[in-house]
Amino acid sequence: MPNERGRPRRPETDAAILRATIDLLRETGYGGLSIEGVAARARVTRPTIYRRWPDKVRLVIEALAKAVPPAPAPDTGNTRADLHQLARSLVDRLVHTGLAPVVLAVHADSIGHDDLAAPLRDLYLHPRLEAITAVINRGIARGDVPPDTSPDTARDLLAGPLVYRWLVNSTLTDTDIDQLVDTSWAALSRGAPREANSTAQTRR
Amino acid sequence: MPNERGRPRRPETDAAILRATIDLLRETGYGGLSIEGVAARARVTRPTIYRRWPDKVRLVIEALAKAVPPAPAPDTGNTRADLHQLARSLVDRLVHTGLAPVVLAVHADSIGHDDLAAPLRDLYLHPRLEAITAVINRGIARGDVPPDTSPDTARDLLAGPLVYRWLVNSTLTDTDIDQLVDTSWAALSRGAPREANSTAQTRR
Amino acid sequence: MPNERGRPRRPETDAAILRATIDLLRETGYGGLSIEGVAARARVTRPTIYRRWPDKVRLVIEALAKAVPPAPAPDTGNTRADLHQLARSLVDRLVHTGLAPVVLAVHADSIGHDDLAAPLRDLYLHPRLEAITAVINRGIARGDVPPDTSPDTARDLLAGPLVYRWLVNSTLTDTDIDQLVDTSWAALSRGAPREANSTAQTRR
Amino acid sequence: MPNERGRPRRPETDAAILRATIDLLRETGYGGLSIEGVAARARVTRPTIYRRWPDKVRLVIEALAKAVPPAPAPDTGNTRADLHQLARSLVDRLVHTGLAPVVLAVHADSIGHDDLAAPLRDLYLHPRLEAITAVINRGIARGDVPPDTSPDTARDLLAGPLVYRWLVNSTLTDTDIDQLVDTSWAALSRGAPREANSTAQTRR
DNA sequence: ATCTAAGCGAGACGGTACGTCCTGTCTTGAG
DNA sequence: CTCAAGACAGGACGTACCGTCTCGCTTAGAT
Repeated sequence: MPNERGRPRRPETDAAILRATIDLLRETGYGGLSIEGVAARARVTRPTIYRRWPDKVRLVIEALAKAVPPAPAPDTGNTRADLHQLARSLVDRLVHTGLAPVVLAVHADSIGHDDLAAPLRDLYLHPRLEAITAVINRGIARGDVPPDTSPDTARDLLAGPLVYRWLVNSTLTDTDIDQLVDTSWAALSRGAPREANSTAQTRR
Repeated sequence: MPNERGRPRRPETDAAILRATIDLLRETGYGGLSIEGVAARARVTRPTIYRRWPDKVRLVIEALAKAVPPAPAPDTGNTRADLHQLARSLVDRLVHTGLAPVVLAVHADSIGHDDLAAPLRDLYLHPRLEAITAVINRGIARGDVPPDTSPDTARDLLAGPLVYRWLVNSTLTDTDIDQLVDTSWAALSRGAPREANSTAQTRR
Repeated sequence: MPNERGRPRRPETDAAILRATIDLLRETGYGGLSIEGVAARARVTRPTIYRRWPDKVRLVIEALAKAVPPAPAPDTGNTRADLHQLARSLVDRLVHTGLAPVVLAVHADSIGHDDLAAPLRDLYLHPRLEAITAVINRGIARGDVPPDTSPDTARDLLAGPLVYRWLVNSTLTDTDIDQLVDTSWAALSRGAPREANSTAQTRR
Repeated sequence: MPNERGRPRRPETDAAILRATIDLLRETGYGGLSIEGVAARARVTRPTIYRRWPDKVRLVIEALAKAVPPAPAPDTGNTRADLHQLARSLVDRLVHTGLAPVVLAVHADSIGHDDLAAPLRDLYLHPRLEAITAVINRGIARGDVPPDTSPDTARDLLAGPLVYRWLVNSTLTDTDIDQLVDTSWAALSRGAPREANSTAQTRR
């Protein structure tokens, strides 16, 4: 297709805009971010941004996707150790870079708006959750994790407490991480009650 | 008391503003909320709002605190059943009222700003977490939960997965709730590995 | 009349308000003056001011009337010398105190509003113009000024050029004053053409 | 010239704003003028006005400059008649259009603020005083006015009394104008005392 | 000695306007 | 077609004053 008509876009422009976006997100947060500010920081005019992204959320989603590299799935041979390492790695990428509040705010903004939630999941969330699934699956293969474990449940059981602790405490120390992962691992490794429902006996 | 000086504030005004705030939060979300809009909806002028709350976050915190009543701590005699009931009750108050995204966005906004995080915790979060602690403590007294269980960990283990599932899926069915609570309960009731630590001592 | 009911007004309060008004007029000009500011400066609340003066203009008129003392009519025996002295004295009281622009602005504000123009004339203007009339009348009595001279015309002929020069130049030096008064005196002393009217004799 | 960058301003917008400004000045006076009101009347938003003029005074100066056309210098061959005609023409343009108080208020506001006084003089005042100078100069050429007459003094002698009479009386009838111009003319035509200074003898 | 009216500080309140910032769109000229 | 530049309608921001009001308290003459 000859969409080569007219003057081609400068690729440096895209990069500059995304870089400016991330920088400003870190400085002012998601709520404080303005397209105007991004344009100024990227030495670009506003229409140039609007030509590429329809609105703030989409720009931020793409910027985050580029700025937060998916954590690699560790493979030490020990599932529990893999999870510890993965957890620290995730926290590194989010909390220590100051992008965690932004990610949260974008999620909050996109809830109930499927046009935003979809790209957020596809571009950002899913690629980053694959590492957890991979570690769990290796654990199942290895026999460390009961084979009937739902990957979604495992994911929520591991990530959820970490996120929640950070939400409530505003910080997440290495000790926190280790302790929470250990707790989740306790449930995970021994097998969550598969038959579970509200009235069922948990056990024994 | 000499703080009775000056014309007293009309209490209806406070109520009208908070009501308008909640209504608009539900309709437009936290990001879409404007003081201007609240003023118009409450049939009040902007200065009247600024006289009471210094900014959007503080107004929203107080509105949420008033609009989301703390869930009562159930006491059925069965700790696991109490937790199921409490979880459903919490989800009711947040997800089904459409206020969950707002609560999340306010948290995202307040992270890193201690002047916002403090009132958020004191006015909103802590009173609402007491029910969890109460149930856990009753469970410990009853012998359903190991006595060395940290209440914070228990809280994160229970609430975290629920929040995370909702965050990723945008919804939270009763089946989700029951299943996640059961999973958390598995870890909780058997006791988190107290001796556990990743590579080093969790605690001396 | 028993309007002595109730707690009497503190006379210091009146004085403090008027003093604050004049100070602020000098600092911020008439347009920049706010009742709020006057209240703060006078360590008084706004209602206390409104209890005494209905609005800004009336307050300012009274403040000016108190702050700009009417120039005394000099009586040296020489009409021309009297006028020179009077002109300098007037300029002193207005230009050199920084109140001239205020007086002008108040006049501008009151034009077309008879409720304002009346007190302005009665309280401020007329008492201050009496000196000119007195000097002119003494001049007529003395034979220095033609007896058919209209006092209004004389007043405008003397004061007008001074005001206008100040308006155009923003300043008024002693040389300016002397020169303009001499010029006006030339017309005044020889007699303005009494027979003059719109279509009548151009001259001779 | 590369100052043709960007979307050009709509000239109708400038015109609409200036027209609205003049209309409102006439209705509410200078003190009552609000940018908000001008914007509404011109069917324009406030930022559009602020893009063009930095503040109220500058907007009004430009509006006045456009709304009060400089009076042409009459040339009947008779200097005194020229002055009569010019005076009436000036009064027409200011008093009868209701703009005189505005002009006065702007002057009052600009005194002591050179950044305002400068454009006021350059855009408004000077172009409008040229007619007087022209008539005086023709009078000098013709021999009706002594050749050593200072144009500034002549200007103040003519315009000053008119302004002052209007200031004191709030009105200016044709009779007033004629009488005051005749009086000023008396001084002007016979020659103001050129040697004048505070001690010099005016006469005899 | 009490009553009652006014003064006064304090501050709420509905308003209006301020001057600024940002949004998303549009218009122009140049590449 | 891109892009810089910048105009534009629109909307919100947080602040400053306006003039009025409602309080509690004080002050002092009238009863």
